[in-house]
Amino acid sequence: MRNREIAELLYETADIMEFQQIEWKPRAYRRAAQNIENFGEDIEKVYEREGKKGLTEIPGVGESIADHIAEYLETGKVEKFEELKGKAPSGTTELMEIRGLGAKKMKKLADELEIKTISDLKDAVSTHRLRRLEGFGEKSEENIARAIENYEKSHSRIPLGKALPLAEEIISALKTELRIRTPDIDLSKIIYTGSLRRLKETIGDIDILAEAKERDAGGMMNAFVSLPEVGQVVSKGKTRSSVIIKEGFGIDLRIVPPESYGAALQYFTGSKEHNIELRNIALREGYKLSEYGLYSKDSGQQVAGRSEEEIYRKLGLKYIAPELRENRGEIKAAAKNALPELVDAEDLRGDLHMHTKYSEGAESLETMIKKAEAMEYEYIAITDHSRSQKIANGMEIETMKAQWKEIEEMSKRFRMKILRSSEVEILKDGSLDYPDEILKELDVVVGAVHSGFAVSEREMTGRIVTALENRHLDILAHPSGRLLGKREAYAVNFGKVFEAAAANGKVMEINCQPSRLDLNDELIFRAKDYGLKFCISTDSHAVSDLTSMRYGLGQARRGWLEKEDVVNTYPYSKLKGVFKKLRD
DNA sequence: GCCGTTTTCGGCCCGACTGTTTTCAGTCG
Repeated sequence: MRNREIAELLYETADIMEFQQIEWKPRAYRRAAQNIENFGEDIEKVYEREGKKGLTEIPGVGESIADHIAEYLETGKVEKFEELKGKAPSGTTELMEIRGLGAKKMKKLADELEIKTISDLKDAVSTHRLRRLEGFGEKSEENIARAIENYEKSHSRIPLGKALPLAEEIISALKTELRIRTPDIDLSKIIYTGSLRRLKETIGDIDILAEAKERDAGGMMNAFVSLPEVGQVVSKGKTRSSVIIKEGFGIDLRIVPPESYGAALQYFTGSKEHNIELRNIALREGYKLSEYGLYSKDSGQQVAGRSEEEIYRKLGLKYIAPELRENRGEIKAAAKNALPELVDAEDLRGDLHMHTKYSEGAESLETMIKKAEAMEYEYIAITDHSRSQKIANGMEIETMKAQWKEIEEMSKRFRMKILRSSEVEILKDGSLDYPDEILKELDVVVGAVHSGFAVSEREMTGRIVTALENRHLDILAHPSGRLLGKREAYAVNFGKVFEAAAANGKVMEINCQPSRLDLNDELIFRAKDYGLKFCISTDSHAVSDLTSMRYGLGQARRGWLEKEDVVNTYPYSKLKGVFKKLRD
């Protein structure tokens, strides 16, 4: 999949155009880049199949950008972009990442101080050359110095698994502080928004929204910026403040009055693309939509704003869950009352992937069972690693048999159904890591690839398809093998994998580990089209991991999954119908 | 450069905050 790579190229080009004060084109390029990034299919494949015509079908991609993409795919570069790059300082795109530096200021820095890279900029700051420049001052120089520091510390995105608990922590700390300072104000409407509320796999900044009457807003802001977690206050106003917490992440707080709370929640939740589309609908219907509310164009009167529900309703749309707001067709579906009824946390009845001390888990079988039972699960599968996974203390057959015995004993003591299982290595040739007579004794077989990633797409596809054709395999674990921020998915033809899985009635895992989230939202969306079923599994290595269910659930919802699509929402009596060995 | 129930040209989201300047430009989301 080269979509991200091509999107990057377009973003970079947009930055350079911006620097050269070219109007509107940067916006067009960024829009195209964003759509390519979110495009479900590999656009290289689209180009191979349908040529340039296929590329222009992508929203935001017209004749010209399609030409550039084609050139890039054919030759590995774009002549025009190279030319453009040659005219801009070498570090332009990097410098544009410095908070507070936009195209105009950068141009000035390049023209008057010959600043071309971040290290040039650092130099200019330390020798105080910046503050003497017209339009700059002492304050800007200090801010830029700090911005460079922040850029160097962490300019990468925060994984959902880190951002979500962090946001909850900050909100809870803020509430505690406010209860002490101003005990009589309503604290029920403080919520995280942005890509975090949409449960995207990684988050840039954490955005928090709070409702408060005007007279209470100041006090709330003061409480926020003086939280002990705050490392640096970037800006502070009556309605918006921006801080960087000690861990290095940016957090924004916005405060709005009650009559605008719903509109602000809608607006700040995004996505940007979803909102632009929504605004267009508002305009067509004779309204104007902003973060303050929905207003009648003629009278200027507010017609909605207290709640999101009210806004969607007035626009003739069903309420759209945050996870769907990516402008991937949800608005059209909402207009036709054809939105999916998304799978919910309460629907989940079990967890089909977890480890114990038998392989690389940290806890005993009993500890895992106790915790799962406390979570009111109806069933779990114990999936310790198979024998060839030496590094993860994979189980020899004898060890596994001992585990079966313990499972049997536990089954007498606990109400919950405990399934015999294993995360079985899919070997290089696509065969499974235990002989058939062992596999058939397992209730569920979870197959996974853990090694030998660096093979051709054909080879990896063949390996996985062979495994999917094995009658003993039930679930394909973390199907893409990616590790967020560390390792790309291995080269594999997902079309063929999904086809084989569908033909053989196999279940696709949505792995909840924050570093995996695999399948991701786009692949889930694609896989659903093949009629596949999924399981949302934590791949727990300790009891604390059992709660990471919500991260995978978020991806499932982002992939438009309904309860029926997810087999671990089924009661055990129905689950038995899904897996062959349980059925027989 | 893209796009179209305001359609093949002329728009393209828009409001808050900061710093520098003294009424506003630049940046951000």
